[in-house]
Amino acid sequence: MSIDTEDGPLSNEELESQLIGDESSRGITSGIVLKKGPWTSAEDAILIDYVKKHGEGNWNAVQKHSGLFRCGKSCRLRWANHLRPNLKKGAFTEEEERLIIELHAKMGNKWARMAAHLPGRTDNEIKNYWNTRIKRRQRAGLPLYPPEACLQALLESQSQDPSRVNSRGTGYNEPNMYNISDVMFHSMPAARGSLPYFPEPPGMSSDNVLLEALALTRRTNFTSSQPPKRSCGLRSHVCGSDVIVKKELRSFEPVQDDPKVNESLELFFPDDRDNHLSLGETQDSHSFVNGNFSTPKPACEAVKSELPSFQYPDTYSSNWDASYSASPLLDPIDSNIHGETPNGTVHSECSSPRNSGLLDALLYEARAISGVKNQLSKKSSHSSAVTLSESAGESGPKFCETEIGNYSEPMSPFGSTTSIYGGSELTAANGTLLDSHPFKETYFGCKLKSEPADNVSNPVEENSPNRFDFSEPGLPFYSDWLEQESGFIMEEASLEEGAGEAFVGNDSINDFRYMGSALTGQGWGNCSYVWKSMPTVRQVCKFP
DNA sequence: AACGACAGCAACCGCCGACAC
DNA sequence: AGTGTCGGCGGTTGCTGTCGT
Repeated sequence: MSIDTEDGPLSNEELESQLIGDESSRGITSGIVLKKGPWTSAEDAILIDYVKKHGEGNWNAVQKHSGLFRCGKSCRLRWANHLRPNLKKGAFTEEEERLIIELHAKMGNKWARMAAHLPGRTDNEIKNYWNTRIKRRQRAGLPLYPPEACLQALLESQSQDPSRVNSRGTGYNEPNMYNISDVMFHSMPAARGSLPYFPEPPGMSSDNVLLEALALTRRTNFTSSQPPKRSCGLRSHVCGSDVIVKKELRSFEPVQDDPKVNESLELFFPDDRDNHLSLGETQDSHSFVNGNFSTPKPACEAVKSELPSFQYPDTYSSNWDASYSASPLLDPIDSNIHGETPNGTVHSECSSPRNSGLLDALLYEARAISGVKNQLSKKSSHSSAVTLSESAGESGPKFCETEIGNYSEPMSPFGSTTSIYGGSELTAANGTLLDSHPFKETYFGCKLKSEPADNVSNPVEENSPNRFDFSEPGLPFYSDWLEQESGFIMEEASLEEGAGEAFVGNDSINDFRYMGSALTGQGWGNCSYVWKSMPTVRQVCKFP
């Protein structure tokens, strides 16, 4: 046998030595001595050659047929992480890092799923990166997630259909919403004196689920430090009124002694001003600083990269119990939300978010409120939204919900408030049409009407944030603007069959929003779609 | 130069689900 | 239905290089 390696051709002796290894690196399986430890270039060459000939899979056969003294698992790992083509080596780019953070905020430690969003990256790489990041940020006393990610996760949380039950029958499908607070609020001794980001109060309705959740906690203190620059329409339906959650996220500054604090808090809690505390007060045990949840007790032990939902050190339990009183209305939901782990062991320590960190509770409340309100009062739709789901039946897969944004703020990306009417209307699953135009595509009860491409009279400008780049077919479709403004991360999207046709998919959140440009009867216009409770992985929106 | 702390990375291990029998 | 095998995934460990003291 003669193998050419990166280091040149090997003699038989060298080859044998490289393949078998020394005694310390061998393991015995079924009488066969299997090598462990680092792979040599000779082994790599053999494995590459084998895969070229036989393809991937059937890894246990590699050892039998190739002469490699490695177990199948080892071969698979080596191939997947190092040898397969199109692997991207080197440091993560900023974009990749940002994506990882957001994906982790949404998915938790689902490295393989995250890797699917990062072409050329492996789950192992991402995992290593994340673990390193955890250590780094812990040491620096920084929250693991930037505020943006927290808010996004919260928004996704509040937009989920609470009636949907996951495969384990435990409630929400989203695997890891609550882990954000797991990592944010533990063991963060430093960085006091600044405040977590939060959307600006002005212009926000108290009906916002987020604020409701916050109001429920009543002990929380936060504000934002700057006036709003712009607002954009991520609209929340959960509470039945028109809510715009601003997504202009900025770093926050120390405002502990800021006289504006109380004013801001009043804006947050218009009906509850007697109950809020001023910043810096230490009544009760919690202060909310820089995204960290601190307690007067000693800092907790090191944070695991992903604590299962509601897994918290006992440190917090007494404090939380003492300061929190949950609405009885929410109790039935409670049992649904717990259940992240099949064996239930993680809940032994802390079985309720009431025992957890603050943001955890906020998310919990937000979701609970969202669920209750969605179920009880979905009828009160906000003024500018056309909610079609209501007319389409009560259960089962469905609905399209069309939002006609009223985005008139000067800084809005929807600055030109061209209506989407006439361009990309939707119909309900029951076939109710809004007009008589032919629909080009129908998927899952959603029908998107489109106009011939030559009707494009007002294409979105080249550098407009409303314009998506569809120029790289097959590559993950990801728009900074969309992500920032909608608060949702696309699970999967790619261009297929020509410009203007975007396949967008989502298998982990059941509320997908698209805001951007669509060809309308009057040309390109701005639009906002919301797909509610879509049970399938892939939805399609099609533009001419 | 020696040492320790740390980061980065590769690889292993155990568990679990899918599948075939 | 029960069992065994295989592949995938996530957690963990150990090695190596770098940097600061």
